Amino acid sequence: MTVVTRFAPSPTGFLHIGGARTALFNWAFARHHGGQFLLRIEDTDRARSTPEATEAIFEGMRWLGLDWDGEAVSQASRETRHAEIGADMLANGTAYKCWSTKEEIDAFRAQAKAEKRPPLFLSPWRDADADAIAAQDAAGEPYVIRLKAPREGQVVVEDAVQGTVTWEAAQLDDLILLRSDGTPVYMLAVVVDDHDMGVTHVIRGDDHLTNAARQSLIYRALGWDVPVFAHIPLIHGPDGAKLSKRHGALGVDAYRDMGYVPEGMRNYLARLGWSHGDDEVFTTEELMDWFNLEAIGKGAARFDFAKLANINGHHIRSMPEDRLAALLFDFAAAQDHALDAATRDMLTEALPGLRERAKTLTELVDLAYYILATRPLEPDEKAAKALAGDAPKLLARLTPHLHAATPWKPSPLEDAVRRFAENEGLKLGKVAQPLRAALTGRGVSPGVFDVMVTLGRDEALARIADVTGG
RNA sequence: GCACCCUUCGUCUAGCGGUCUAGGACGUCGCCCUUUCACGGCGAAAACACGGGUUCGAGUCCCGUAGGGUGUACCA
Repeated sequence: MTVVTRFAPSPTGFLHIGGARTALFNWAFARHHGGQFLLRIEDTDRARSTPEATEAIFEGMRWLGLDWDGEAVSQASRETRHAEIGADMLANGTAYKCWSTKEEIDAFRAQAKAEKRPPLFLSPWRDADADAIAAQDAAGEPYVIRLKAPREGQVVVEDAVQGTVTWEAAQLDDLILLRSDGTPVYMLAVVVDDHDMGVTHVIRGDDHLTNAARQSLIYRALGWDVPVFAHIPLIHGPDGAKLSKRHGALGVDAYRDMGYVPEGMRNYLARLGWSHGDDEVFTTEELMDWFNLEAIGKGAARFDFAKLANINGHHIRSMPEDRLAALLFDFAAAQDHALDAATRDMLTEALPGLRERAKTLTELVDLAYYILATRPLEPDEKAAKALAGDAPKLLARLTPHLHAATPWKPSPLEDAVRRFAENEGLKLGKVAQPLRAALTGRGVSPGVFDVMVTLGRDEALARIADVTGG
């Protein structure tokens, strides 16, 4: 059997982090099995769905590298199919027309609640006699179509993550399938779409667990095979409460803007609720190789930026250099840093020293300040401190030795500076730190000798001259 | 209210009755490396929610309690 999974977000906002993880799990599972990963936009709620949100979801998925198979399906475009199925169910007796009005139902529920009874509405039309139904029909009153759910026995969902979950049938009401305007309700639409799209595994948030019971009833009424359900725990905020915008419930675009890289996000998101022994840092290939439903945990996980940053750092350090360079260029461009060819070359050359020190692209850009900034440099606090006092004079005395160093490579430069420090009776750090400050404007940077080479002889000497006033 | 789900270091987790004096990772704190920072190396503190069972033996199975989450729409 070919595995077919799907991700089915509703386009009412951006692709948030929980949705991204759900998509990732579906994607990884499908890829692991060499199956298909489909995308369906659940846009039946016309009022809240927007094309912009749909585009944002596409963009988020593309950025994360979650490629889906075929065209994304619009659920709204399938309304006639849903209505057909509703009519079929009406015809074969697994559904019925209900003329109870919204007001009546609301009133019933309010009263039930006040009397502390379960607010379970049971339509009087379920077992109404044929004459009454015919009369109502003739009158042309608007009606909804409800599922004729079993009132006895149990509803059992075999969930790949949650195990066997059981409900008493009596606790589930007759859910609406088709609204009074003839449009399908979510519950019907998912079942029909998943069936029609050949979905074999439904991996989604466990906020849908109860829905699975209702949906399995629809599958049963239709005589269709129920897919494998896997309800994964939700992601919580750092305080254990539901993830809100205050914590990490941002769109994936926000993470992109914070400087996280796709491979880092994939790795971190995969580890949120899923594990593979002691493995923490892994490639996307390994994820596809290892991913399974059995190792998904049952407890909700909290989002932790510190760990995300750490994992992101691992990937920044280990990804191919040209890929990192490309990501960095795009990122810098998005931040209004003009990158001409010369700057790109310098960045590329400095990358090995830079990447060791950064956990995010933001930090990388920050470290690359000495390359991206124009002269004269604006020193940060640490650099200003290093340049205070006699430091300029010290650098002035060092300058001739630098001029004499040939070739302009790390080791001759290091020799020159070391000899100079020795003659001055200073530890290397006492010379290197002011030098770094003059060259980079920062207290932290890659090795000063590498920096000098990256900048080139003329630029490096010019920056030192800026400080010494030479 | 009712239903369902969940509960191992601060956080993510390993653990599928004995190998657990509970392992790894992040974070924290030491030490080492080092021109700073970072990386890396070494080390430390840090957890089986609670109470009953079952069993020769329970983090692992069962039942309660507490806490948390989700659902309970003519939303998805």
